[in-house]
Amino acid sequence: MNTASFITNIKKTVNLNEEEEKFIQSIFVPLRVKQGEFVERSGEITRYFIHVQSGCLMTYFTDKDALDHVAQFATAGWWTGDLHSITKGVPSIYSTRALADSEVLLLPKNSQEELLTKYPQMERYFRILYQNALVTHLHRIIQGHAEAADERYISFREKYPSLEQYVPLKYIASYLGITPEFLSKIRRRLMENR
Amino acid sequence: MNTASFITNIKKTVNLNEEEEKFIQSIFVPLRVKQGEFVERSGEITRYFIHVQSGCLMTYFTDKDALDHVAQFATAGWWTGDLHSITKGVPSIYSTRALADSEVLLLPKNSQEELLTKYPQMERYFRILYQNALVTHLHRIIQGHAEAADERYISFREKYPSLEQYVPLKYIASYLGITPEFLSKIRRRLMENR
DNA sequence: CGTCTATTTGAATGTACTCAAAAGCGGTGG
DNA sequence: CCACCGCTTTTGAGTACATTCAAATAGACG
Repeated sequence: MNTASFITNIKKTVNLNEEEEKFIQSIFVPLRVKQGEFVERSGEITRYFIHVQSGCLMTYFTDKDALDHVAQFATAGWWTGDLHSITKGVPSIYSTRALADSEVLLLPKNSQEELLTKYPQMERYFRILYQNALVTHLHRIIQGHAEAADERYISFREKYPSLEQYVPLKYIASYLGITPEFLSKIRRRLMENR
Repeated sequence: MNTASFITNIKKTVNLNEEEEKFIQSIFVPLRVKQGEFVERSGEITRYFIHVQSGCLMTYFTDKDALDHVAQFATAGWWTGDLHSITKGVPSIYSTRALADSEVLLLPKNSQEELLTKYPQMERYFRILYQNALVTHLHRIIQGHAEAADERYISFREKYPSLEQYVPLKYIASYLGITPEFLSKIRRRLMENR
């Protein structure tokens, strides 16, 4: 495992010279996680930005009744983790776990700060990354209000077809904000009507 | 109306020298809008980043049944508008309207690009702005799944007490993803039980 | 004061949830 | 290779949260 795919990813947004590439390669910590293992646990202060190289992770919130709510899935090329915890240094309310054997790159908080200070175009990279994520998140909020559960499920399948191979239905239900039982009933209706 | 309050805002995040301040002042377009007036209309390509100086705006999505869904409110110091439309150059799905007589600063897309290119610390400013917004948006998504409507309403009031003076209840209901009638019933229950 | 819109109220309805149980499915060991 | 175990998914009945529709009341503004 190496950082090549990540550097390819960055280069889609901003340019890097050789020195910058070398620096980036030097600060990422590669990690392999098996299915079910944690990358971050809620309650702890997040120390790493997480970049997925292969496999699939999910980040979720556990509420006062011990019910899990999936915040996001992350497959190859995606960033995940708890931005609030890492930037403000407060305990995280999210946990991140592997849904399949996965390879991830960890970017320690201090290294990211160094990266941003030394190479201003990395500010640009993260600015654009966050800008795009913001659009997606706001769309998800509005969709949650404007569409019924069956429409949200159909949209989800269209938008993230590659996730079906990794993600059990109960977590898709959680991501959509419904119960697994109800998702099952939605799926039956969709099967019967076509 | 001037850009002073906006520059104060930026300086909370990054440093600016005199030249930079002057440039910023030169590129913003001040605009006064009366209650009910549009700043952006859905269907049009957004050309400006919108910064609120005073008053209150709301940005909302109109669905296929002509129902409005409030995406966000913005009072003094906040940015709003449709990031997706302005960055990708596609027609906006959101409209932005004044909930009260307001003063706003418009940052034209081209000027923002120039600002970011000339002054890298402005990349940092927007990176941090978006980073914080991302945390808030994800929290809102999870809250929508983890909490019942009455809890979300209580949280909203605690988080944005200053909005009560501007925002009719029906828009708060929309922001929370419920009907005005149901919000009214929630409010009655809250009154009776304490 | 009258008009317009926002808010409240109530009854009927529907979408989605809870709980309990059965069925399916993948892995493991005999 | 089959039997069993644990976990996921499905099913069904009963329930609750939230919506729809219609109408009354309250508030804001000219």
